[in-house]
Amino acid sequence: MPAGLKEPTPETSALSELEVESIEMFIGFFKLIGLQKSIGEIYGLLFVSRRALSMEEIIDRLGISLGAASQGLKVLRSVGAVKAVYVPGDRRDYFAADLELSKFATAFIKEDLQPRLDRALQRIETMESLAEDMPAIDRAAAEERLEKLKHWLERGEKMLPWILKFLVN
Amino acid sequence: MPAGLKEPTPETSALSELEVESIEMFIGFFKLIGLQKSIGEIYGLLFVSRRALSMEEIIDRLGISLGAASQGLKVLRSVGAVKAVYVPGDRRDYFAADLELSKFATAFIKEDLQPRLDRALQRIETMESLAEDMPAIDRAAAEERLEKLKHWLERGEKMLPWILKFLVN
DNA sequence: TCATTGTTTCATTTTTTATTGAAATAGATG
DNA sequence: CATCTATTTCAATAAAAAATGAAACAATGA
Repeated sequence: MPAGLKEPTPETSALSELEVESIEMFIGFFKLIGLQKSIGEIYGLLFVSRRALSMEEIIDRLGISLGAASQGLKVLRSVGAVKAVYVPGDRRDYFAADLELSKFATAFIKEDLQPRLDRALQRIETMESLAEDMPAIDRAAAEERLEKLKHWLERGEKMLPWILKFLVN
Repeated sequence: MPAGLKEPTPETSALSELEVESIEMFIGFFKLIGLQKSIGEIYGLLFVSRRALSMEEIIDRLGISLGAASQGLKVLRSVGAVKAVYVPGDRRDYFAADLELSKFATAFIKEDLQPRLDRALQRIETMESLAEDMPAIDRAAAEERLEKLKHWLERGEKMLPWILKFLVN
């Protein structure tokens, strides 16, 4: 390919207002579920982009590092928030936001919330048996509290599937 | 009061297994809603404590600093998770866990989640008007995405009151 | 009022978490 | 298969968040 016809690497161009709004919004949402700023930035940019972007473009436009882009995209793909798009005749990968936004929430609930509730219920079992060896007066107090907590956690567990269904539509 | 009869400061005593389980569990939950380790520790300790504890006791048992204890208790009181208990004839404050655990979730939803959704919906309005100035083809793409996002956020907003009601019982 | 004890505040330090970028790896292409 | 280019990995660095503790403040009571 003659040098003159080489696909020009899109020069670093300032982010549009629209992009900035989108990026800021997603940074916020992603922080909420424990994902870092750079991941929010990437998704925010892709969300308002009409076409899929290469990693290089993402790096240039956002001014983030290679490592952050690679790792961020990996996470986003793993939760199904971004998909790789094949572009014929190009060796690079291109990435597009998956618009099924419920995926984040779903991934978060299934991978973070649900296991945490399960683990907590296990701990309560442990605590209940530990409480058995306590002096009667302490035991009664502990058991009452554990019972309350357990009840509340079970309530939470019952609610999750419902929330999931509601989110997915 | 003669020196010999002075209320002995409870010596730093190791945490029981029960206390450790409780503390670990609450550290986890509190992290989830963005509260720091020391806050989880304090609540975890108070949760399984039969009687109210003074700040000094909390500091000694957990081995945390004065500042962390003071600030942690402040936060816990502000969300209603801990209440101050009056002990006659003692100048110190004593603190007890409030067992209405739904308070955390409620505070989190009302103070973090709800405002964030509101803010996001505002941003979408902004983005929608920014999109109006775009070339037709870009505009159509942007509008479709914004519409989806808006729909999903509105769905979330509708769900929150329901969740609140369910949690509170 | 003044000394004493308990509590809060906040600048500094420590710890934790996220980002960077060079080196290793993978995967095309001629 | 040798050489590109794209991507991943990960040790080092930077940034952000949390904890510390001394000093300021408040409240009690002698």
